[in-house]
Amino acid sequence: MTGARGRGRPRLDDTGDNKRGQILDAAREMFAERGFERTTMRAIGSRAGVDPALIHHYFGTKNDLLVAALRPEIDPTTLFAGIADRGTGVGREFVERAVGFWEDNPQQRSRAVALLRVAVTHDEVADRLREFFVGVATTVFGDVARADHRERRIALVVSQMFGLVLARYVMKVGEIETATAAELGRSVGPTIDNYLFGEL
Amino acid sequence: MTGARGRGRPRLDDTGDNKRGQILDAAREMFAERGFERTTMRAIGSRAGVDPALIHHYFGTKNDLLVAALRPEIDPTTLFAGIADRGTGVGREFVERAVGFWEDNPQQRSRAVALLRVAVTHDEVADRLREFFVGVATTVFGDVARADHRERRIALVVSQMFGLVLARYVMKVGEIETATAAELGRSVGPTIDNYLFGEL
DNA sequence: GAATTTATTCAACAACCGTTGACCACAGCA
DNA sequence: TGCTGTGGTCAACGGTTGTTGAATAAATTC
Repeated sequence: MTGARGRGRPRLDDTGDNKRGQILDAAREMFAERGFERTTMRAIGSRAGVDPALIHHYFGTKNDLLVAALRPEIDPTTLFAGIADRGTGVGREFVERAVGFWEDNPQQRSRAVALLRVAVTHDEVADRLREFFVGVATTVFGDVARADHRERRIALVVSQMFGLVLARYVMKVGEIETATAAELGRSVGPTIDNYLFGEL
Repeated sequence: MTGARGRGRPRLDDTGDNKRGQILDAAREMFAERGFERTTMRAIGSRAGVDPALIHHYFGTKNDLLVAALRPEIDPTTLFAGIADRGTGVGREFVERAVGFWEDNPQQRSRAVALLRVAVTHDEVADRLREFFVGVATTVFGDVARADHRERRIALVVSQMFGLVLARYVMKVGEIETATAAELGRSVGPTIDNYLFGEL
């Protein structure tokens, strides 16, 4: 299944530390740091130690590079597996796992922050990010949440999670930025629970 | 106090529908719609029916125009006056007044959304916006909030408000976007109350 | 070895951007 | 009427950007 089928020089794969992967890493980092427009192809190439033309050779246009660099890699379902069993306290566990995951995986955090930073000026990315958040929240909480106004409950959860990411990684609100995953779970968890089970 | 003191033609004031005001309106709108980098001086001039050079004549550099267009106009203290008397239920009133204010004042909403959209890629603006939100929350809730971890409580309130604005006006999460100010006050208010008075 | 396909670089183009300076029109004051 | 300061436009400059095409080097199959 993995045999080289071409006749000439074999293509590089995305993983590993070949120049192709370095371009993706550099792009992801810079999109996360400065957003889309302020990130230039030349700057990405410079950070990756590569001529800007090579980026084109691999990924095409700058927009194509964006979607390639921001393509999700892991399935969030596994991250929140078995979380529904907890009944109340599900919010706390949810927030703690999410924040903890981003804390332990800088690359995934870069991806998420880049997605948010870019989404604010790119409607297309905004749609993708919104659907992703709503989708995750729905698969995780869809069955546990109270039956009435289920969509609105999900939306409220998403709004608080958006605010958490924005405050912690973009706006850098001190007390949110320095808090640990456990602390945020303890503080914000009840909000999630209330949106899922409380009165609206 | 308002006498024309110069000898030549008197300067235009910012208000009113002279070209100076139209430039400010156009800039505010476009910054709110597309963010800073994707908004060109030429586009602003075009929307305002004005040559781009005139923008320079009035406001200097593009950055100067930004701070001029995003300068706050009204004092948020008056908007939330007498809100602390309510004891519990203060969160509901707070959210409802804030959302309602943006709903009734498109110009102020443009200002706020522009501030958020620009802040995401401009550290300087991000600092200003964060301090503004934290400042407002502090003056409104500083005296009523529980004494322990007061700063963290304020930060949590700010995070939920950030999420609300982001979800409603930028990411356009359906159920948040279509909800009325009263509905949002009823749903999100208890979260604010909990952050202010509840256990962390 | 030849043939072929990919990796990688270099130099350059065309478009666009923010900004500038020259230039004229107009309104108020002496 | 002249003087002065502002309103407003025009054309252009210098820089940056995304993108391209040609050209060379390396790796693989026959």
